[in-house]
Amino acid sequence: MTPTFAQVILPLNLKGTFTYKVPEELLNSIQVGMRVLVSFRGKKIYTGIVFEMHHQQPETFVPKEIINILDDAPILPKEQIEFWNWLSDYYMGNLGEIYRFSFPGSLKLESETYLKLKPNILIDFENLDVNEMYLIQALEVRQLINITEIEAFITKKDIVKTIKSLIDLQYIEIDEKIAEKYKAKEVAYLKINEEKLQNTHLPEILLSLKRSPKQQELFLLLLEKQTEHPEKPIKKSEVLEEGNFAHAQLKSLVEKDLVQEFYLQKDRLESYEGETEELEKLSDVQLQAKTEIDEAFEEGKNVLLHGVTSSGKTHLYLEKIDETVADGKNVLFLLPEISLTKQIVQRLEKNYGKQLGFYHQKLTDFEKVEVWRRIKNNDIKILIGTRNALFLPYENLGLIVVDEEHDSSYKPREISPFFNAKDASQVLAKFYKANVILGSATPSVESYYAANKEKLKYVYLAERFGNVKIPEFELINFKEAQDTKKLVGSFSLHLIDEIRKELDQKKQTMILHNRRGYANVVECETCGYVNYCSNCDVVMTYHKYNNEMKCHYCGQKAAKPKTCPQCQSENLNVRGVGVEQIHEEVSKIFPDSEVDRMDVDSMRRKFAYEKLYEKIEDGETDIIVGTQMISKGLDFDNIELVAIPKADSLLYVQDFRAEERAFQLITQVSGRAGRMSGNGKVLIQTYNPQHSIFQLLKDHDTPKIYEHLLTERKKFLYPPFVKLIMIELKHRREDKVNRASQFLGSILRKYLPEECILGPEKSPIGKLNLMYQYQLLLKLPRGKKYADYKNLVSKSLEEFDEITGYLSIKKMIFVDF
DNA sequence: AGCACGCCGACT
DNA sequence: GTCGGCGTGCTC
Repeated sequence: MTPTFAQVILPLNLKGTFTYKVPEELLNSIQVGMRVLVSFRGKKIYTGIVFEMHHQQPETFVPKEIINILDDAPILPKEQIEFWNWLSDYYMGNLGEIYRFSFPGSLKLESETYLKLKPNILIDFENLDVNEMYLIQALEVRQLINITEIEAFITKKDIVKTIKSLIDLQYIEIDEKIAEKYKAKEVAYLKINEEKLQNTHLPEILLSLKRSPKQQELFLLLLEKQTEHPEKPIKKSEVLEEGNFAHAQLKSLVEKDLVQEFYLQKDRLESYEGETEELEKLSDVQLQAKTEIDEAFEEGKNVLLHGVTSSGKTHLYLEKIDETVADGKNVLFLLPEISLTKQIVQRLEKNYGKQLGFYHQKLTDFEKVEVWRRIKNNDIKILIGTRNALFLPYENLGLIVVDEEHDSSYKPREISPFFNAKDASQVLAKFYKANVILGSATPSVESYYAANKEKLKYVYLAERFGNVKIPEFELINFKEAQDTKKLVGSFSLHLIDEIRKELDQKKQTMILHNRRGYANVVECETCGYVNYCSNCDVVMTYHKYNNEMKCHYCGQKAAKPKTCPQCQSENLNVRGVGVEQIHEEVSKIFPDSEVDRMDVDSMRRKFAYEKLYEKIEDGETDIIVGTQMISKGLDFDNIELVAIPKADSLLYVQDFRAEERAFQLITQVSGRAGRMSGNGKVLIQTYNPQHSIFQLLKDHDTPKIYEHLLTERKKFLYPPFVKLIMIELKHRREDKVNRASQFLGSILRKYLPEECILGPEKSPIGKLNLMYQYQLLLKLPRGKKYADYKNLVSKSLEEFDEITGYLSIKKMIFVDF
């Protein structure tokens, strides 16, 4: 019989897969998508994944055998295998990198794999060699031993052989119980049995409890809480503590079927315990939108749901989620960050309870494994998660919702492998034959264009729900204020007046300033010295509240210099206004008002966010000053004014997406104003009120904004009119990375036309964390030719890799960056 | 990735 | 004389 070989993915950032021979005894059970135990580099043991099987004998090396199979059934469904393959191909990354990123650690145990004795076995010690004897004896004492520990008494090169032979002899096995040891953290909640309440009169119930006054008291307390806040789950521990009730009293109530106990996962509730209003029926506009979505899905098209803030996108999501689940399929709901769980969680929780799952990178490893297991068992109908959740082993996915699809958290550059979750989810959906809704109040230019070209179905909700008016925009010419001296610091007198009006009416104001810290630069007036980070090519930002200098790129901190380190002058000056300074200015202008700041630095302390949230909700805060953080998830009814004192700073960023981002940020933050009253107002203070983005925002002419952005992109050849690939090279030595990038440039120019290649040049941040970085930007044509061009890029990169001297250079490739 | 091998400087 | 620095090479 011809031998069978498996192409195995290893959890290492290495190109391609590795060939292992499938031993005969595993032939019947092995399948693509299963985890297998293999040895690599002689002694190391890894959990690999079978990616492919074939009968082609390798010619250049002798493959090793697979030691064992770790799963009874494939852990990865074929859709995920296809998805990984696509990701690796499209984003030019290694499969191993995807594997490392997408699997929780304990599912890809390396030398941490645990072994144990098989129960009830008779060991024939006579026929064991020394190593096998040692291992058996150790296991008799310890029960569970991992591979690293075995190294203490068996030489590395014999470990694999020893384990393999003992497994073959059926004396030991690999322990897979680790995942099951974990129980998800759950919190108990209580509710009154509604059914009982409807069937039996309340006095009757109370009468039945008259001999147990404590139970009666508890019942009434629960009833009161439930009637007052029907949407707010009642925490068991809190209620018992509140009235000093005993567990036995509750137990009797549960036994009498008056009260029901239920469990919810912990993490999701700590973040959101507010109330939600009962969902009203879909409005006519929403119904129309829903019909359009249904039509698109029927045609097999994905949807871009463009809905202004508070237009009820969530409402539509919920409708489609309910339909999908009713249809027996599962739903993946993607969010840019897990903290933005909003109302949707509560509503889903009410309907689906334990069939709702959460997945994000902040879960512990065991919590992740638990979600994996539940998904695999089809115990989860709806999964809410961040981009990591795309990799869960769904069996029957019917709908993917990508909320806030424009959000840049969907493609963080710092985390490898690089991919855009918005685009990837559409590909994943294709493999599952599922539908996708991309939703946003400010869709990305790329998605808008795709909708224009009918690659996506465009569904527009132009009105706020319940006919609440969209906020009014006003532009304030700061140059004029400066010329006429009508200003205090960064605020024109007009802007101050407007804020004061809000204060007088007991309304709240939000002030957006998207720059962290107090001042951007500390500069010496005498010699011009500025404080650079020693690790990076960036000036350090001054943070006044803890009086230190911080590098926002590598996190390095330093004391604020008292004198100039270069010329010892005491004449140090700060330049560039940060949010701390805006906060200070506002506090001085309105000394009697409560002014709070919200940015990553002030929210670092535990529960800082929750505390401030409550404070704003309770109306204790008058003015909230913050960075872009305030544009997300803060839905308060009493905010009417949003002010952006230094709006120009949003535009002057060196990035072809700067205008798009500015438009999105301003629109998102403006959505916080006048949600209830419809009297929202947005004040944009700028030196340049004629700027088209500001003008178009003022006129609420969203289609024109996209038209404008698209015209610019077309003129300067940026996406969606070309495909971008950015290649970044990094090394500790600048001369080396400079030479390497020149060399890579010359190879690329051999294959690609000159107009496709920009650079190489030093990256905008020339040094980061002591690594010098150079970049090449490729602008490739869209469409059929793209694949050919990309092949040429791959070829160039391979040629570059042949130069052994450049192997130590770190290479990052960002496709569609 | 990560680990061994190998070739040059500061130490018991 | 050796310990250990990190540049280089390789893994089925």
